[in-house]
Amino acid sequence: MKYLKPWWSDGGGLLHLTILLSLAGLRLDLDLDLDLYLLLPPPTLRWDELLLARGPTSSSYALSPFPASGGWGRAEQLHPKGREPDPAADPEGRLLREVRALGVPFIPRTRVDAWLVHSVAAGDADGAHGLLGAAAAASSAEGVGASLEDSSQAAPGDGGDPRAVASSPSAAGEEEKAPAEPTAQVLDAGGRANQENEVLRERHEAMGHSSQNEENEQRLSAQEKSLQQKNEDESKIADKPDWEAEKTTQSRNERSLNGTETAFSLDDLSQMLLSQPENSLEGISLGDIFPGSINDGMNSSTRNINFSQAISHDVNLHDAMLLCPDNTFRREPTARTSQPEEPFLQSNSHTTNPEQTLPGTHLTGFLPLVGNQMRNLSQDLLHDLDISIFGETNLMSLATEGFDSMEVSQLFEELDSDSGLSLNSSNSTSVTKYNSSCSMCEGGATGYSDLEGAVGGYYPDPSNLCHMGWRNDSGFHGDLAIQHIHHNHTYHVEPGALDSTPRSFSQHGKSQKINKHLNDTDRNLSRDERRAKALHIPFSVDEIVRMPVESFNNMLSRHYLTDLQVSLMRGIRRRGKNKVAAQNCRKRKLDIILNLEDDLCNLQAKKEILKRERAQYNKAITTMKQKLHHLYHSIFSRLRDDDGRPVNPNHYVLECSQDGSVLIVPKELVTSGHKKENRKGKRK
DNA sequence: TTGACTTGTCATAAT
DNA sequence: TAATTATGACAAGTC
Repeated sequence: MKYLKPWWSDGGGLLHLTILLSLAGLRLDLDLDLDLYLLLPPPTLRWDELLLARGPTSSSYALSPFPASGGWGRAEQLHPKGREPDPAADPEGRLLREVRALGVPFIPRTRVDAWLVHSVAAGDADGAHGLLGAAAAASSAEGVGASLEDSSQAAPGDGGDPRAVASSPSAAGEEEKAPAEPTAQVLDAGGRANQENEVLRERHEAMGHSSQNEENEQRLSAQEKSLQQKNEDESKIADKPDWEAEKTTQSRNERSLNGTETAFSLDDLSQMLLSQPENSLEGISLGDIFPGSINDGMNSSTRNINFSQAISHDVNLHDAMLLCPDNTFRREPTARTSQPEEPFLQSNSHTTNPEQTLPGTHLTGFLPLVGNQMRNLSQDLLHDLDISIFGETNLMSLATEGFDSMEVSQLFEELDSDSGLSLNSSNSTSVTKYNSSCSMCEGGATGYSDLEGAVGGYYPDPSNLCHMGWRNDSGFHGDLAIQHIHHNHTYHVEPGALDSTPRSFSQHGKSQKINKHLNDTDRNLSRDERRAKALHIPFSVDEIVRMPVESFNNMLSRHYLTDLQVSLMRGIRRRGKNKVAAQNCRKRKLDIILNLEDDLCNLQAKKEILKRERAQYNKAITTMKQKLHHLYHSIFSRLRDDDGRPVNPNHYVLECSQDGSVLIVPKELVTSGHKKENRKGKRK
């Protein structure tokens, strides 16, 4: 038994862990707040599913395994602690107690988000070695697995074998025909097994921590060291810019893929899962179990496991998901099983596909539930994404990625206005789609609102639940679907907080609501920053814009990014650079204008100076002319001809010769002489 | 309410 | 050919 770290903290650990456990013939049950197993309708409830019922919880509510009436609702299954249904009045509740008494330990729910991993029968001829057998063998036939197997072998073929009920197709078919029968079978099984288990349990307790546990502790210690070393590497990388740290990260990943780091085999996992005493389950994380690449563990696990049987024996959760009363969440089984699974996000060719990691293995049953079903769900979501695409960011994508509904609306409105489209039309359309996409959480018992009831109104922190392992390529597919689920929790907030829902948003003033719900930080963010935040792009806008194009392309190719994210990042880069270019352009234009204005001022100043100089020159010329005029009159007033008469200045002019002598020349001669000089000049 | 200004964005041409 | 830059034009927000 193992208490594992929540899958979302390991980005994609869900699929890997599911695959791994399926390969091992183990049954992985999610003790998430979604309590997916609660979706199981009573007719499909089987022995192993009864084990899924939660044991004593640390929360204020406990779960009873059976609905009070009718369907497999959730609200009815919650009851205050200490007020559990009377076993006598509820034989099925007594059944649960009997099953618990089989010795399958229930993990105390000391963490809200934890994995409850327990063993069930593999359901085939090798079943004794498939799950319980392998687990028991791996754990030296100690503990619960052994006890269960012993109990199952103690009554072979008498209908009391839990594995026969759990995994036998014929038995399952009978269940569907007569839902009450398996209950009796389980009761029989539990009754017989209970006695033997009491003995085994006492023996187990007497042994205390066996040598097996010591080995596990040593193993965990070694793995902790490995993890510590890895964390140190990561902390070193975190101090560098991303595009500088990429090389380091890549080399480390390559090391990991090459198997130089600790690989965890399935045998180890089985031993750890089944040998850990209940009280030591806490504090063991997924990282403890998978210190290296999860794929390593998967590869190593292929040694001993009958894949096809181990994987496909259990379809309960799958059915549970599909048997939702609200068919908006349901896919046709034929389409589910017969149609080839389309690669989720086909554009991302480097996607880690769980099916591809298992060559030759057709995965059906439980694995498809988590893997395929999530992909189906994701495809549905992506279908909506395609429909309601607006600009480069999509409302649905935001909804699926843990973005607050108010922020989604805000982004939508912004993007809508950016695109130049009619705000009313596109807004109503997209919001309608957004709401319709949430119809599955409101329409029926499988809706997320009901799920919330099942988890006692606990609303996970989206920042935690929706943490996406962007740097972990394998973590996105499952995240998308689950995040969508988690995200929709925000639609069922307390009445006082309903203002944050799109409904109220549409009913009240937009800007007021926007400003009300966007905190100061968000308001200070640019639009692209909010877009990047909404799509959980693990790079800052500044990084995206300023990053060298080579690093940028490397980043796009090496990180698992959706088309939407890549498109947004390219848009951010384009707009960011264009924004800078526009700023530079405007600055340059302003500089040019300012320079021209300066030039104009300078030229105007020069013009004024020239004007003043011209005026001064004109003034000087005028003065000289006046002086010359006075000189003429003075000279001619003193001149006399041969007869002693004054010389008429209108008929004569004064002409200075080159030697400085002054001659009195008749004007006619001066005029004719000038004409002759002009003619000579023209001839030349 | 209006106009000027700023800023972001897009389209397109140039580099 | 892709990426970047430059720039005109437009729209939205602000004062």
